[in-house]
Amino acid sequence: MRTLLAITKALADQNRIRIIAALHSSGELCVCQIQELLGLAASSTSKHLSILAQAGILTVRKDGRWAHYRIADREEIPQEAAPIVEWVCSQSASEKVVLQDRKNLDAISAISREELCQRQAKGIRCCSSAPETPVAAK
Amino acid sequence: MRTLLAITKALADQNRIRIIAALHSSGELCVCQIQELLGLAASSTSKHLSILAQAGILTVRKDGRWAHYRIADREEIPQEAAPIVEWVCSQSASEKVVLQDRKNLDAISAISREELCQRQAKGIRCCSSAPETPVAAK
DNA sequence: CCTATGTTTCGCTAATTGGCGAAATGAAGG
DNA sequence: CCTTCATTTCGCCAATTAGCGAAACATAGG
Repeated sequence: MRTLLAITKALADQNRIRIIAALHSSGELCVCQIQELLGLAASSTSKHLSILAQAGILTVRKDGRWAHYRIADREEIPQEAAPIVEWVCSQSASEKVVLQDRKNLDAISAISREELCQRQAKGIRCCSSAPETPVAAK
Repeated sequence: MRTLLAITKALADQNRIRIIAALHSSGELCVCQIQELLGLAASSTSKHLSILAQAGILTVRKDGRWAHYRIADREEIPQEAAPIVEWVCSQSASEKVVLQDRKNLDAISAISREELCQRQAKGIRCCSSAPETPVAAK
């Protein structure tokens, strides 16, 4: 019952549904991208992600300083939870917030993963959040 | 989003999952039977049932003083929630609490609906709860 | 009308949860 | 080592929620 409740509780929050919907359309996102999307503090974002991961709905791929989250593969998800996750994705797809999120994601993830790697190599910040100082201003 | 969240929040509670599982195997139960099953106060039981009904997962059939709850039919359930309800039923079916509940239900609903009507006609209490005084003791 | 009884609503309290900022952690890179 | 920065953990407060008993409602039957 613990596992089952962990799943249903994980889905009982608007921000966590937004996270799932975003990952469903984007495939993979790093914490700071999700943070920017939701407009929450880093700690709150991390908490939501850990609740979803704890429930087995998400998995992490750690890559240097970055943590990339994505929806877990069918086989990784416990207690045959895949159907419920897909259900949430399809039901949330038409929600106003989620549609707006998708637009915002286009801007947020305009910086592709490859570019991110280059920026990382150059020592530039991950997200456009944080200080408003672009490269030149340094 | 309000509807979607109402559904996921309704499912994010152990007692409400027990209610759904019980109704899934019994078909229909009155409030006091559910109250006896969960061991909660009448007011708490009623609250849980109203949360589930509000989310569109349950429907009520009022019959005299009694209120009989059951899982809503496919067409009545909003936002194509039927799959998620069935998922909860199948996932909870193997849970220890739910298995025990089913045994307890046998005892609780040993008094069949027909018998209940007769008892009602005779002015006997609905449930074995309340005063411990059987018919003869009156 | 009065009583009895099943259910619901209303306050209230305790527990849980979501949010934040500060501090801790971990990984690069000088 | 020391700094930087993405992430996580911790401690705290505010909002939500589950639980109860008391009171209110509703219905059936003297």
